[in-house]
Amino acid sequence: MDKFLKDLNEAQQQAVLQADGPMMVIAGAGSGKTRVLTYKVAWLISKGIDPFHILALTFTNKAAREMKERIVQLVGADARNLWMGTFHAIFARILRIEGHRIGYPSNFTIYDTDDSKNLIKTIVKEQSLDPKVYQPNNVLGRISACKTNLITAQEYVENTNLTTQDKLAARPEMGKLYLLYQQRCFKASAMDFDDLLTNTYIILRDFPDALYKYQQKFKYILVDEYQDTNHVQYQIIKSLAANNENICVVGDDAQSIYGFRGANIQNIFSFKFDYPDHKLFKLEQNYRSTQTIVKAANSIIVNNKDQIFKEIWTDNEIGNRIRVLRAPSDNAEGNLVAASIFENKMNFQLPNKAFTILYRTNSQSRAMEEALRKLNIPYRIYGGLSFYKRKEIKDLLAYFRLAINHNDEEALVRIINYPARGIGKTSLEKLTVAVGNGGNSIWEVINDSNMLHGLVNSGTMLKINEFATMIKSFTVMHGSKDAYELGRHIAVSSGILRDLDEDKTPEGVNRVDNIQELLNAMREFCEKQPDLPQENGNGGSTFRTLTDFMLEIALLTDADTEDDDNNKVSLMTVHQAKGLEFPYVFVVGLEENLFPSFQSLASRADLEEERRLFYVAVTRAQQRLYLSYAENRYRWGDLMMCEPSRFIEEIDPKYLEMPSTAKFSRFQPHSPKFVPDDAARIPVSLPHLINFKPIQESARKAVADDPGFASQGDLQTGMEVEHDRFGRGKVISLEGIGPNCKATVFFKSVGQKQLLVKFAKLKIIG
DNA sequence: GGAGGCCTCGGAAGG
DNA sequence: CGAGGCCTCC
Repeated sequence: MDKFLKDLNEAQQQAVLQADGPMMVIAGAGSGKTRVLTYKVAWLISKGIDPFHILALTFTNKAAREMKERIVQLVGADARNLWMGTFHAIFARILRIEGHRIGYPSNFTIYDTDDSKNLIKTIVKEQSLDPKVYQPNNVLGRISACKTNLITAQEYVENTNLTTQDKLAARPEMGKLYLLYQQRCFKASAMDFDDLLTNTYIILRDFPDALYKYQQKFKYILVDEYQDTNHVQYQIIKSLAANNENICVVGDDAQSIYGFRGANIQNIFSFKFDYPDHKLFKLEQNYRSTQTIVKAANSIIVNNKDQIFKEIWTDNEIGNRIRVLRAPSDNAEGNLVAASIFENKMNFQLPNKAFTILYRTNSQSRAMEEALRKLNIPYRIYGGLSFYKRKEIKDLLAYFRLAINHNDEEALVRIINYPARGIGKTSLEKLTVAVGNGGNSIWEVINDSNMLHGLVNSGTMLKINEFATMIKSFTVMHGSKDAYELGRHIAVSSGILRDLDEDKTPEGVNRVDNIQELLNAMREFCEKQPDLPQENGNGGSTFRTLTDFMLEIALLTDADTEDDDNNKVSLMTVHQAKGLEFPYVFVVGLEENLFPSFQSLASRADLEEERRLFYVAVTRAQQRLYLSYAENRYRWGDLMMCEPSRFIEEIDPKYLEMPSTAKFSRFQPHSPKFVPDDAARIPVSLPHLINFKPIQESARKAVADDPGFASQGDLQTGMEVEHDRFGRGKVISLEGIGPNCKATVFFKSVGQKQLLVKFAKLKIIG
């Protein structure tokens, strides 16, 4: 093992060799944080610590998988017994074993965010509340914030502070919704993502024998991306580590970018307070980037008030200046970036995968995609609609879920009438009402012929019985078929495959392919060795069951799927780029109100998080960094004038190479900047908002990509026009002004139509 | 019960 | 502009 230590610098070695006691590693961007973590675990194992006694918590599945592989390479296959995974995956595993203590069966379902939102929507409807006031996203956000801060539903409704807040916000029923949501999840034997954390915390808090058991088990605890942990996560770690205090947390306050989701940077200070004799290590040498990039990044982050002092430096070459690109429009920005990638590829014979394009919002990818396609540059977009979020996949998975857990209400509601089997909305409503009137769950109602009898007619009853019988037959087969066999059986006998097969459109064919892909994945899964019986919680089956499969995928995301051909330009949000590095990085859309985002401008804390996000973007680059912005950009269908981001200005200009032609009013020293301060928070009428408005119609025409279409000002009654789909027609009347202008047009082909002028793309012929 | 028109609204995203 | 929800019409 000692031979590995030569791979580490002095500071890294110290951090690795400090085996016992509490310690914190503050690791700058590109300073070898992952390396320290993997070597530290490898070191512990090689010193004779049983991998079963090591718990390593990461932020993503991918990080866990990669680190585990690396550790196995270093110290051998034994390391596979290590408990390394995300907080959610590890605690879900514990809850399968310990959940019974708080009334959960081991086959509980994990609700994803869609399930949670659907449930909230249902409850809001049942309570006859206004869905516009109680938007699922909002309500779930509030519930989630409570859970991560360990406020239970009961505590919520009893807390006058919170309830007063809600009343002032005209959402007085928030606490009730929280309460009902929790009850419904519990009745469905379901936990949402936050429950995986809070329930673990509750069990460790309320059952000393459980706490003792896991304290004995996890003699060494390591936490990655510590700056992104939230309160409940910290409390769990703290209680698990309370006995041995062998706890090592690794993070970088400068890269904390998930505050909006409850990540609590205070955890860094709590750690120092809770473990006064902790050892602190700082990794300050950057191995990733050129001097120019490192120094530029430093010049950005000093603008933040909240930070732990460190000085990131590098021995690497000085490198090129950071190039700033200016484009007249968002599409032109795409062309500029694509052309630059093309040029660098050709000049330096670089592979596509050397390049990445990073943006603030997903919608910015479109202009980039189009430009790359024009130049035949292969690319891959990360994010977007994940495989497991597709309708057909969710439908089939709902069958799986219901077969495993009959109380899973979200799954049941999803499929009771898909494919259509004559149990419509009305019947489902009757069932739900019956549950409300003292029933336990929809499943119980549909299996209680007495209850059913008074509820629906005999035809519907028959159909409901058939459905229940089918689901039960799937459950029975669970004991004799492996995941793949049962999965295929369900896909066929549920009727899903037949239903999808009827649709011969390309999208329909694609959906069938997706089902096939899921089944292929299940087959692959079954061909792997079953886990050790005592670990897999399936009662010791010698084959891998559907339950095993669902456990494996419940916490997977799209980020976990790999592309076969990986020589492509990567497109992703800055958030997704965390932890990654690329030789050439293009950060695009550097405009006020976009990056920094419009919503972040009201408070210093938010703006600082935005700046850390920019810092993350910049520090992804190894060799060359490009920053680009557009002077005009379509946002929500309207063309907006933009000004360059303040973040460009914050970089010490000696590291920058500006666009050749001047015309940079923003870069004049007198340009006043609004610096928000939480103490004097002014939520409305920020100076920057003034610049964020649709530009004049004349200017719009000058920069629009396709200026051939009529706008409101050009159209007059009686004109001959041409429409994409309807062909030629005559304008009969016009009403409304600006973006709301409607034209009534008589088309030869389809007769009279009302059209919104701004969307209709009418060409004036005469 | 499903298709199509109309209206609304829009952040970033791990598990 | 585009996705998703809702309503209407068959």
